[in-house]
Amino acid sequence: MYLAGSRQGGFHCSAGDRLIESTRELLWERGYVGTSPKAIPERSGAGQGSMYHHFKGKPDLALAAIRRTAEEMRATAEGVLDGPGTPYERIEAYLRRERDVLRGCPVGRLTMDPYVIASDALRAPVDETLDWLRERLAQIVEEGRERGGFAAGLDGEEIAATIVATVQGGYVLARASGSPAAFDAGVRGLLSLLSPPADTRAP
Amino acid sequence: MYLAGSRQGGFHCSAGDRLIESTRELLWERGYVGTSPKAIPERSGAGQGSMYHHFKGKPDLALAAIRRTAEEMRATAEGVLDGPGTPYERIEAYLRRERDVLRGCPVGRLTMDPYVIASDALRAPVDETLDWLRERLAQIVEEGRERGGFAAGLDGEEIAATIVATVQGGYVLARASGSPAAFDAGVRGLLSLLSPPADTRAP
DNA sequence: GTCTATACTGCGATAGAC
DNA sequence: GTCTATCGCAGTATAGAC
Repeated sequence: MYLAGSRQGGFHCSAGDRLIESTRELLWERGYVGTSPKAIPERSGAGQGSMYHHFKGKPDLALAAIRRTAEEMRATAEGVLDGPGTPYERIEAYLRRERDVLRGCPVGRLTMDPYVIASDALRAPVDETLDWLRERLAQIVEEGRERGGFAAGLDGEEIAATIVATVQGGYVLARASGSPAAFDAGVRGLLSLLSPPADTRAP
Repeated sequence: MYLAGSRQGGFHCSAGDRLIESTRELLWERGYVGTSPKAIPERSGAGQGSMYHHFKGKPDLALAAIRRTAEEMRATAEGVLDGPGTPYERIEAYLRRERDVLRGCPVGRLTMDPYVIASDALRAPVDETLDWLRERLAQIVEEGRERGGFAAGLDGEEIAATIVATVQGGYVLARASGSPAAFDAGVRGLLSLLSPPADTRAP
């Protein structure tokens, strides 16, 4: 049985790991209902029996996959938000970072899955990740406000929610139109609204 | 056979209509893959054979349902955006209008359905509706810029994309956390960014 | 541990009585 | 037009050989 949280040596090459990876891909592409327990081992080149040896069933495997996806997304965001630059620049870097826009957000997507939302265990990693992201962005906005980069009247938590929502909604617009253009437009619009007055910017 | 577009007398009470209505509900709650051709007539109190008499199958019925949902969403938005008030006030009214936040957007939700996105026919009503909404908002932003309510440097299309994205992403945040609070925070944040300078506002 | 074979349940659609 | 009966197939899970 695969133990969630451990990596069994640190290499991502055990059978359990490969099953989790193919589940992550399938959840991203097709969502929970659209992912069959037959397709998972098929994609990782294993037999179905092997899967049921390592995991109790589809929900168990989904939990492991969702946890890992959430962890990864958080690490990626952390890398950008903890980077160098002014608060505005770090937020800009986050908004402009490379994304597979048309594939959607592997975490945000799950909120449209009724089964995921109905299960506290499956929803928790999604909630915690988006919540962490909002709090981290709120800190940065507050920091920018103190240093004069952002307008004094802004509320850090509210702006953080707007930033995350713009990204998540950008995926929706892009997928609807079949082009990343709308995502980029939304980001540019938000940046223009956040843009500090000229006299506080670097030359 | 039900004819898409006609209402067969104008009353929403024919069998075809009831089937479309229950399909709309199910698509909203469970998405395309999660909606079985058994559940649809069941919910509308009919037998399965009746459904296949009126519609060619699940995709046909989904098309009729999606078209009607898109039409309704557009009419709702139009009612608010064509209402009285300054450009800022109309955008505020749109952002603050009553919503069943935790249920998500019946139109935007469909973009996370691989089957819907893969079909041009099913995706078209979704795309057209969100596209119309962005264009309408862009006009209003441009209007506000000319009248001095919005900053001169803003781009109407970009801000419109940001507005729609904030709403769509707000649903994601709300569903992730199980509370509408994050949606409201995102909207307040956006409004504070859009907020015209004090000297241009009504007293 | 991994595989193939098998069971059971629903999905998606059709047939044919009324 | 509507219903019940039925079909073939895929989803979900288990059994048991290797």
